Amino acid sequence: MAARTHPPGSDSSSVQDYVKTIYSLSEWRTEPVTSSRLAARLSVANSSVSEMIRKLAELGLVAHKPYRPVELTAEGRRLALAMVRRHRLLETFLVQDLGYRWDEVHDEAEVLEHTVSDTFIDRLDARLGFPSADPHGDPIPTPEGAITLPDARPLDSFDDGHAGRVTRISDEDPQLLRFLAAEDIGLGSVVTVLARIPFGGPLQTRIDTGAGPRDFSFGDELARSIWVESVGEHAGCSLVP
Amino acid sequence: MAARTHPPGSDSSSVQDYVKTIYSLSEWRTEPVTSSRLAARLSVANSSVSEMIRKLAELGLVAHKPYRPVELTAEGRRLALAMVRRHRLLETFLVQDLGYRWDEVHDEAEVLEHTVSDTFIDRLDARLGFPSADPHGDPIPTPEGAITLPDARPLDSFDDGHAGRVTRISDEDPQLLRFLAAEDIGLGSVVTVLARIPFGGPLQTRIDTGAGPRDFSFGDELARSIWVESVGEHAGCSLVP
DNA sequence: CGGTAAATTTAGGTATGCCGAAATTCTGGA
DNA sequence: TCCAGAATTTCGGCATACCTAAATTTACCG
Repeated sequence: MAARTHPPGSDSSSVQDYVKTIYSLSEWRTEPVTSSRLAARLSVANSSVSEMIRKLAELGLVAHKPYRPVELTAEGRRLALAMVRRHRLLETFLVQDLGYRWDEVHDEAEVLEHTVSDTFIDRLDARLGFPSADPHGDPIPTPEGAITLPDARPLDSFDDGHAGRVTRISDEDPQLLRFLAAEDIGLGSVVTVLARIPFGGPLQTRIDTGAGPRDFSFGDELARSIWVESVGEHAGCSLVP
Repeated sequence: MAARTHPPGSDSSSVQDYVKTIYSLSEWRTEPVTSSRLAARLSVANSSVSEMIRKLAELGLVAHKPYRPVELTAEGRRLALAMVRRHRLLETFLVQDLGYRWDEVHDEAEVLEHTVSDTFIDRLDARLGFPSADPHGDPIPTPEGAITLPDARPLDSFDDGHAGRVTRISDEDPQLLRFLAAEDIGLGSVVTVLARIPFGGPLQTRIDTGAGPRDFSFGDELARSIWVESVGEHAGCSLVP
């Protein structure tokens, strides 16, 4: 059987970063991936993104018509998932074996994912016991590039009264992760949406981390970063009729 | 106290590679480090080395007069030893924790040494129990850049009859490492130089790996790659009066 | 001491990936 | 329908690090 490899040119760090970022921007939400969203996420100029997209299209990693959003091809998706696998296995290793805190791992993994070998990743996977999710709850793709997203939604999408278990927290913002860790909020915490007061304002929630419930008020960014698996409706405090 | 950092510009992979290579070329032998030796070791053109040496001189990492060999400054030596420390700790980790064989680790470490953080290296060091040598017997510099070279000499420098314990094997040639591993020759093996027959020809040796002595005949490259700590003269088979 | 071969440096050019500024295309409201 | 503002692409440039080929310098030998 043929070894599963990636097309020539896809060994460039930049190519890998762009492809992985395109995937990441559409992993949890389905908004189209535009040049400017990519530029913002990668901290580069729009013109740099334009150039790179042309290159990615030539490599067969993305489909793109000028002035339109970009989409990964099957080939691009395979490469992206390979990078995501690397990133998440590395994060898991840093936490489990090297004692990193979960807010420290993102940047280190971001660099290492481009430089470790396939062998390294495979041995890491085995040593970690073939984990299915990283420390932030993000699922780890299989070596073949299969991934199953948990049935979770961001906290800000829940109506008043809904309750759920935290299954994922975005690893993008270390400060947010530090705050949550300090408050002992993590994967498995049970959160109930109390209300949004005033309408459109901060989200009032009650969170049980195992040591009794406490109340928190979350801004938009925070509420979008915490992903919750529904465990049913909590009666009695809905403000919506 | 001020954090020990390196000069601006020394975060380039290439700069790090050149500086580390200059150090390596003079770590065990004292021959001058010329452009062409550097070019050969780095697999780049002589002209590339010339350009980079000018840059290194500007950065204060090397002292250099045109058409003369190059030498590290104190600053350059500090950077080189930091890279050597990274390389050797990574090799030790790959063998001890990820089950790499000693002939597999060099290339992987070569890439990773440029991308892991200081934090990563410090935590690795602690996890490995602050090892003093890597799997090939190369000493690991301290975080402060101190290193003590063992009192060893390459096998090809011994006279007939000398005996010693193997304390270091160059990690540059994976093929050589595989051969030695297959023959069960490693650090700690006891080797006795029998003779050089014909004069200047292959080196005849007797090696005891613990399971009884066997005889081997080594070519020049091999004999230069195995480093031995003298344990006294073995009488009776010297061909030199 | 001169001349040549070897080592080294300089000169000119390539590829990647980034930038700001200018041109182009799209989009929504009047 | 038209047009202004936003988004995107194109254009000309910069930095790094590499190359080959052409100078230059060194070192050695007759």
